[in-house]
Amino acid sequence: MPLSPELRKNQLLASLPDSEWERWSPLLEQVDMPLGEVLYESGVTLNHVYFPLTSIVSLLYVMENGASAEIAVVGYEGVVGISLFMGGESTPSRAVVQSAGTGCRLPAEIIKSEFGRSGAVLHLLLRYTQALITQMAQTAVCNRHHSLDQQLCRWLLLSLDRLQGSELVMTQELIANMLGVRREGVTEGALKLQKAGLIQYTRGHISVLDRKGLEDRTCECYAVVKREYDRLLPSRKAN
Amino acid sequence: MPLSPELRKNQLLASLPDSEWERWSPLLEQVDMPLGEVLYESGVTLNHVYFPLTSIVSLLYVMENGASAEIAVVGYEGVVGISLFMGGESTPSRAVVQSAGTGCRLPAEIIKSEFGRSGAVLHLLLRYTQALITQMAQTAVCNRHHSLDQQLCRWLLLSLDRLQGSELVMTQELIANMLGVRREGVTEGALKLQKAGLIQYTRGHISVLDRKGLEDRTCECYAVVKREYDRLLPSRKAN
DNA sequence: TAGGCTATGTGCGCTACCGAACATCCAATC
DNA sequence: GATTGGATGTTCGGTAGCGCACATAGCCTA
Repeated sequence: MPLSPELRKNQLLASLPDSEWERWSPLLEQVDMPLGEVLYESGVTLNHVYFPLTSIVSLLYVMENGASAEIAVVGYEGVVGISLFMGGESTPSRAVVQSAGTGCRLPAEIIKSEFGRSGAVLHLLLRYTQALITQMAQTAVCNRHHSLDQQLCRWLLLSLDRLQGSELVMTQELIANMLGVRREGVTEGALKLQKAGLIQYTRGHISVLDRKGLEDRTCECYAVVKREYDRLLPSRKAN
Repeated sequence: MPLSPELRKNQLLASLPDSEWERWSPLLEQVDMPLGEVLYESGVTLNHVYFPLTSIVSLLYVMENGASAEIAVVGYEGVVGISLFMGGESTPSRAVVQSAGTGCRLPAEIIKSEFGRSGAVLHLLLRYTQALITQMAQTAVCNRHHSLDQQLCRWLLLSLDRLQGSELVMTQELIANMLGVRREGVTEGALKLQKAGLIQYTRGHISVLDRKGLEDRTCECYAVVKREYDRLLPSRKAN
């Protein structure tokens, strides 16, 4: 089974006890996750949960007028589709691939039965869910109080944490959609960061040159979320 | 046991299977919840979960500079302290009584053991948690896109749904703290609503005269959250 | 190598909200 | 019934972000 080590790049999968892993691994299907793919749509019952490996997924809400706002972001540390094990089957939000890559998925019925079957799985998924809740809560706070510039830094850092390198493949237009702001606002923010030497970009590619600099410019929200993820999800738990 | 019928004003408690209810009821402690009481503080491990009966509790995040923003609101339909059964034991937010009243509470160890013991309890609490997640997500969206006036209407409606009558005991200053805006902004918004005949108020008391009118003025966020609560928490499930 | 499409840069007037300062006024207490 | 402290009303300049319009410029394709 050549897939296995690859799949365990996902931290939740990596934290599974061996017994669960052995049961799950033949059921996991590795999938490509191209930019823009919609994993689930508002109000629609999910067919799978997705464990990102190298991709990043945005959870966002699309308003009646078409405007949108990101609620949270999920990468290799997490799972997309919590409403399956939380019991609601669907949510009012949408999940879109924000950064292309790979992932793997498990059919809905499997995750639901596995969730109740093992205390370890249940606790792992619920602790992840609590971390996700913190991210959502902090997004609400940040949207209320912080400047676009600060939010842009936060967003770059959250994305960076979920990527291997320091380059994001991402247009400013897309970032604007995620943040729920104007594209021009992102352009201005990005220009400031580039002039300050923190990032460098060309059409659809952003390289982060000075991560520390971004951390200095962002608001406390980033650190709050990071700390909570670190606290709740000790990476690479004994397995 | 004279408490029992009273306590089941909380919808989660009301939805408990009889077997659980009989085990829980002697352990539930009815408590007064005065305005401003802090049920839990950021980062501190909780000792109890609280089931509001006639009170309303705000979950909010307080920033380093003292500014705050409400993340969600909990009334008789829910429970305060989800991090106990989610496994994190604490959260970065704070829970404050926003509208005085009564509630009852259960020690932390009890809820943790009960959570794993019965599938019914687990599913009930997790579905509630999913509804709460939707509320948080929509708060983030609303903070991003909607006007103070719309948010004020949403806030009044969310509070109204968790009260018996149509009068809120609440100063504009407090509302401003919850929404994370200036007090003056709330004053202006409230004035508009009063002039339109939708509400009427005096020093710390707000009467809602025209609920439908508020619904017409608010954004879609209120309805999204309401629909999701109705969907996930069929009130007074067979018990 | 010449288009043409898409991404980015820039300017403009506009509005909602902020921060601060201050006026008013109700209601509980003495 | 006078006092007073907290709640509400009002104004004003400042600013971040919006919507719109349009300019520039990099990359892909023909």
